Amino acid sequence: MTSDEQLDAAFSALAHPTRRAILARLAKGTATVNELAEPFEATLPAISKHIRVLEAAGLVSRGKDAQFRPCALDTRPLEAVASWTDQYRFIWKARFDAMDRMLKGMKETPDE
Amino acid sequence: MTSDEQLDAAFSALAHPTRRAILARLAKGTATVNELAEPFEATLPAISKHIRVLEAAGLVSRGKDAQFRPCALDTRPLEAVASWTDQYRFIWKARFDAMDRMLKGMKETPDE
DNA sequence: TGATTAATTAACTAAGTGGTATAATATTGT
DNA sequence: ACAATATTATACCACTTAGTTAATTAATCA
Repeated sequence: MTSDEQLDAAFSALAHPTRRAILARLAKGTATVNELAEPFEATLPAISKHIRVLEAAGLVSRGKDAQFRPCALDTRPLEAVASWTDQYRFIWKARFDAMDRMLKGMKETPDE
Repeated sequence: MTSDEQLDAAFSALAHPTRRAILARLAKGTATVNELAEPFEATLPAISKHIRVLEAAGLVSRGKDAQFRPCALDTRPLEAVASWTDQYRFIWKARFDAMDRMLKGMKETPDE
């Protein structure tokens, strides 16, 4: 899978609130499919599909414990997302700095 | 639009390589639709649709200059994405630190 | 006015997504 | 072996997405 495809998969996996909520839950520790499904109204197969999407994006890894398939968070795709967005940080930082200078300038030379 | 919906829109807009490439181009300055379309094989209407998706996610703002609709990058949704991923930074940082300690430990007490 | 350029709209297609209900699989416990 | 639990697979549906070609709108230029 190319790095572009990894980002495609990560971004589109993250584009659903249920999936982001699942990741938030997994940030506190591993959980089974049933545990992950519990807070949601959706049916179990629906949650199972969401987990599969997260797994395909590499955001979730799974184990095997009797009839349970415990899920764990894997943050590596999130690191990839973070470093992708970092490319643009200098732009919004520049904009912030300009705003900052403007506000300070207004303090130093108020219109009077 | 809730903050969840903003993230939905941003993440799914970013989940397409053509759209990410358009943003990369806009990071260097504003451009018209034709200029944005030029590097791609896709037809103009296809690019026009991509731009509309980016605009709906707030990633692109547009002006009007004669028959041109110049596009500009708006980084605010990227900041939202960055701060969302930041929630998880402590996790991958912890993992990195553990790995780091392990490597240093191996240096200090090599099996001999 | 008429031709040209920039961009969008319309209409359509193929494929993907998110959801359901139901059935199947696998493992444990009695 | 049998019942119960955890999870996935199948089959289906409504909706969205990404793309196309052809037509349309809007503005400039000759």
